[in-house]
Amino acid sequence: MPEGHTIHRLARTLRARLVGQALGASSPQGPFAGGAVRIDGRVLDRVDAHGKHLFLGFDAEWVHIHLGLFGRVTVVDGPAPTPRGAVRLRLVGDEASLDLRGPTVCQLIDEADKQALHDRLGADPLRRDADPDKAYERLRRRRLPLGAILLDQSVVAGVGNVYRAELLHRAALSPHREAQHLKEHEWVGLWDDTVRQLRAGARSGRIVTTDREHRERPTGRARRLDAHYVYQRVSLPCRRCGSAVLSGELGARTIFWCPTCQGR
DNA sequence: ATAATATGGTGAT
DNA sequence: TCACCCTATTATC
Repeated sequence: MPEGHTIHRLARTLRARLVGQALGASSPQGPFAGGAVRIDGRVLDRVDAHGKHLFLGFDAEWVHIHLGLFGRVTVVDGPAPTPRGAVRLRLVGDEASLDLRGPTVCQLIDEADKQALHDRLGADPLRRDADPDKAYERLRRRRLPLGAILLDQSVVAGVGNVYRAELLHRAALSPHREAQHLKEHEWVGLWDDTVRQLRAGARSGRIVTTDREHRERPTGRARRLDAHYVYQRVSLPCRRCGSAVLSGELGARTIFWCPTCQGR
């Protein structure tokens, strides 16, 4: 379930549990973890994250991980459990271990490779070095709908399909709006909210974008939280105004929006 | 048992 | 624009 918040949350967990330790590396359901098992026995120095990319530093080398759509990382305290499912990379520390399943990318890279990735990636709302002005410049140069631009990792790094739909709804912006027509104050508002939302997601580990007053109080056994205004709610009522939510294709993914709150 | 689905991205056409 | 890669879970027969 990886958008940028997941990766940054994971980075924090790893800094707390595994950094500074010599790790045992293996690939139980191998055969390959992109050469990452070669760091077996080495000390994990530091962990970095940019958008949906995770970097595990071992001296001058990095294990570069991208979870893609299906990838998952689990970190458990105590002895490493019997491997379940297709574990591509297992890292075992003193008191915790990590299992990686289904990644799109897991490879050993050097500093230059890593730098090339940073250069290719846009402003990450969860990084201190994020440059929203630069993101705005890039965004305005493109002749694409705002909804498509938000998924472009070279503009904003870390926003995925859930946050895209929810952030545009929160900003009352139509996903079909031409990005080049976006006013500066509109961008600033959108960016600031993106930072807030991803931070909350990284803290909680869940994507909950609805404001408190829009969440139904969970009652009885079925404690389903009303976490989204429009995402995955085709034909269901928008949680702000009640209009039927629409969906369509945008940027090769399904976009959800409210025709009343977001125009068109 | 089999299919459909999912918070992603790449490379070929 | 399409095919394709990766995995686990849920829905459908």
